[in-house]
Amino acid sequence: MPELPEVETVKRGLQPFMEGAIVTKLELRRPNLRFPFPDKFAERVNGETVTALSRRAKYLVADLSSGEALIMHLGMSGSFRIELDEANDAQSLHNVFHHDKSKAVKHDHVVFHLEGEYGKARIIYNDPRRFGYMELIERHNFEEHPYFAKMGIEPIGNALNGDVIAGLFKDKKAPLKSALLDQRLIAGLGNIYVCEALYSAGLSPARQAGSIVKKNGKAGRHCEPLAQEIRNVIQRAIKAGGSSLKDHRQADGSLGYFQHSFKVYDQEGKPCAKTNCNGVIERMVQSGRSTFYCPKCQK
DNA sequence: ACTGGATCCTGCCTGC
DNA sequence: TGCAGGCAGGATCCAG
Repeated sequence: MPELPEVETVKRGLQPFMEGAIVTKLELRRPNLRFPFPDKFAERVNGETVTALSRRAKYLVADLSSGEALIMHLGMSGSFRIELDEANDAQSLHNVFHHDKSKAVKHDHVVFHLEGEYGKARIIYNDPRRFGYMELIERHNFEEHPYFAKMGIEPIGNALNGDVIAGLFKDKKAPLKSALLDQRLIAGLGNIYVCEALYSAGLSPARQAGSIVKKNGKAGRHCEPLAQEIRNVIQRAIKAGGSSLKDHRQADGSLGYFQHSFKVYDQEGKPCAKTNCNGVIERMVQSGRSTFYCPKCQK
């Protein structure tokens, strides 16, 4: 579910409540999500201060004062919401907290009871499909953990450019769609933003990834535009607070609105939005997943 | 070495 | 109206 922009949005929403706060109690309402919770999970988290909350690809990373880091992945349907103690000053929270208090109950699996700048707060992890997972690892070498060791570069900032793409895609026979979804190459893209980026770049999702690289390994003419469209779509989605499909919300309960900007994702049958293109958006299946594209202007 | 498929799970939507 | 089948933002494992 959540791709990089959604996870980034969640991170920004949780940061004010988590960073600097003490976890007074970690409440687990079931023994596992996708995987069993770590050994002595609650004991290792209770009483610790969250010193920082960051994001790597689609993972949230909460640094704890113990030196461990709590790694959280939202899978397909994970989300967080914040509940504040009644005693808190409602006025000061008005801008960051405006959802219906303590309502949803089903599939609330983990509750972080916190005490911090905003007084007592609860951060609740909800995940109907339970594809999400949480893990505790040593902070200082967390980049070496299997989750992160082989992870590719972030698709934001200047790190991703045409030359980098050329290096990653050289000799790759897999379709562009699969290559862009491969977290070992670029980490954080998912089905939505891959479809959108390929559309904006005018490249067919079915085209061999290596075909946009010159024989000598240098960037072909499509490499830089593709890199640019990837950075662009991710950046715009973050600005919009991510995409709210189904019931996905930001941590403060508000909805992201990038879904209104989808040009191809879930737009089957609609006319291509590009001027001078009279194509119609189609859906096909690649590696068992839906790809949306314009067969006319994506080559 | 790569690639596609199956798999984990619940909910929602469509069509019969 | 009910129910079966398909589909959903991810990532890993396994067979070919």
